[in-house]
Amino acid sequence: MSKDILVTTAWPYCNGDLHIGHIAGAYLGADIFARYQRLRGNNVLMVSGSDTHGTPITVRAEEEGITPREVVDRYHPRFLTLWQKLGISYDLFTETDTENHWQVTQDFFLTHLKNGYIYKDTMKQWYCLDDQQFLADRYVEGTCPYCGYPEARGDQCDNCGRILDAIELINPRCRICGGTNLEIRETEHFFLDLAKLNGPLLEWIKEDKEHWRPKVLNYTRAQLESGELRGRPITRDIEWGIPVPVPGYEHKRIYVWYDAVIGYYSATLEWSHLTGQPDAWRTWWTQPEARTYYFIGKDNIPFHTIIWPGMLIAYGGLNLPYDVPANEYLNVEGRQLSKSRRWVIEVLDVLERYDPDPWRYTLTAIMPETGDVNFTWEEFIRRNNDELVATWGNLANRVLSFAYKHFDKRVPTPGPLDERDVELLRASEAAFDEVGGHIDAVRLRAALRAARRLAESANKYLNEKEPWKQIKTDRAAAATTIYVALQVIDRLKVLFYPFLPFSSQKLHEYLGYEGNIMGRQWVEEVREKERKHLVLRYDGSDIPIRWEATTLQPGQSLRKPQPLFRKLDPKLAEEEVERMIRGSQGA
RNA sequence: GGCGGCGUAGCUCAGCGGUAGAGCAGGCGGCUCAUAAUCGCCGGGUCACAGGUUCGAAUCCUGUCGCCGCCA
Repeated sequence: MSKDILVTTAWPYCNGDLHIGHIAGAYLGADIFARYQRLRGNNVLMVSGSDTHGTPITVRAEEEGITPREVVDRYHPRFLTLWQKLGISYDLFTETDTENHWQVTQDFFLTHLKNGYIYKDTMKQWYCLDDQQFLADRYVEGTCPYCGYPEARGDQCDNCGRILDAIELINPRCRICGGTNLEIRETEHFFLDLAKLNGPLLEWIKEDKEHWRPKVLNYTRAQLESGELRGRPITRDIEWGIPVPVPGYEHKRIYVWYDAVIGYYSATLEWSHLTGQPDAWRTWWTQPEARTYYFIGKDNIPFHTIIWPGMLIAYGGLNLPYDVPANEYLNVEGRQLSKSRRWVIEVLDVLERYDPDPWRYTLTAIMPETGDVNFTWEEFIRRNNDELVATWGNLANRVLSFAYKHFDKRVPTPGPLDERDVELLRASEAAFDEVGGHIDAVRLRAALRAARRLAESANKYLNEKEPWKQIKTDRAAAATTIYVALQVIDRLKVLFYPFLPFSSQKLHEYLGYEGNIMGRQWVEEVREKERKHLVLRYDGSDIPIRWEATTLQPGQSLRKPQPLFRKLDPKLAEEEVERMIRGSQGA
């Protein structure tokens, strides 16, 4: 029976390029999950988009003397390129600065207001007398009240790392004009009444959460049970963002955290319109059996297990998250990734020098599912050479080459199977349940390990059967062995497909099949009434494989095989580390 | 200060109540179809430390030490 599954990922801030920590934290896992579920025949929709609002964007814009929209126009297309190069198969990757998203967000706001979940209150904020405006946290700098660092930002001190309330700053300065002519004034804002949602959220968290990761569940439960939730401001005194749809508040904007999570829903609506099925979104949002998965990093847990579910309850009628498989952090060479300290491995950059599948492989093998992990270049090279190339790529290559050379470039016809043949074939059938079960439970490291074990079994099988000896004495026996081995690598092609779609596509072709198993990705321009924006779309409806043991036809013509993966020179590890150290100096 | 996590073979980690595991590194051997790839064997650990629960604990509980996050 086909299930309806909505797969979403965190919405990346559109103010810079993504690094491998982002990929390992959220985006890659979501793609593996989505590709697998599609092969299972489930009704999958995977959506996300660029987060275009908030001070990270405006700060970036000011640093470069351009508009926020120009920042978005630079980085959003780069995200679209990255998804295509890495094979992240969003059915729709859009952005938040669209008429659709604005309208849906304003609808949420007004519905929350009508339902009594939004209230007005005043808060204290710095006001710049020279600029005659309120200053959002990121627009005030001053001395940190805790460590005395003179360059602390209003939201956080970069020196001691503390989260600050801007009004605590000593000797505050305006970041817009540089002046110190500031005073604290009261400003009126709208607040989401999370206290009112505490009870309903507690009820929700108690039922059917056994599949949640312990860390996510414990954290959420602790917050809901002990920490009394407090109202959270939804609006800010800035100019970039979605206007507040209430007369008299035209100069305020909706706070980015509120509109960004609504993107999960608005993107589904946009997809429905683009595909000409205006009601299709209901499949995932209103049918109780539908499941929604949110792939995010651990810093985002409360937004997805408390705030967004609360917003959905307050809105009414929409499905709450089924699972929030949050990942932890990926460090590199023992140091935390940091854009400001220039300690990053940017994905678009490394994809200039390396193929996508080795990254997908390594980042899955060390995916931070239960704790922080450490990526090293040395391990990347080792996993590529010892696991991808030696175990899997070489298995495919040795079998294909043998068949191509000795059996007239065709799949040989097998004779009677012996126990050993049957044993391996059975293991390859069982692997679909084993690997699939792990992916269903979002245990992707375990899933990849299980697939690799089958490849190891196939290598053992060949060494025991020794078809290179059989071919000299008993051609029929060699034919059976090679048929069995081809059958198994054809199945491994499917088993590895969610993780390594690019190389599975190649193998699919070497085995003599036709057709595209990766699906098709394309960028298109969406025109609304007054604005237009770029989106990435995906069509996997023609994919000719399913999540089940394949049966290879004897006599099928093979194509000339090529190695699936390249070996990497171990010296590269040192070079890459040096490149990073050089890049970080002067930061 | 509060909350949480981690501490298992030289290295990276899995196991989370029933006689210590994998990969890599090291040593030896088999094979030669394959990207000198593969396959087999060997050495190597008082599972941080101290108590407790249990017929039985790396696995549960308490405390100590050492790292690391998040929040105050």
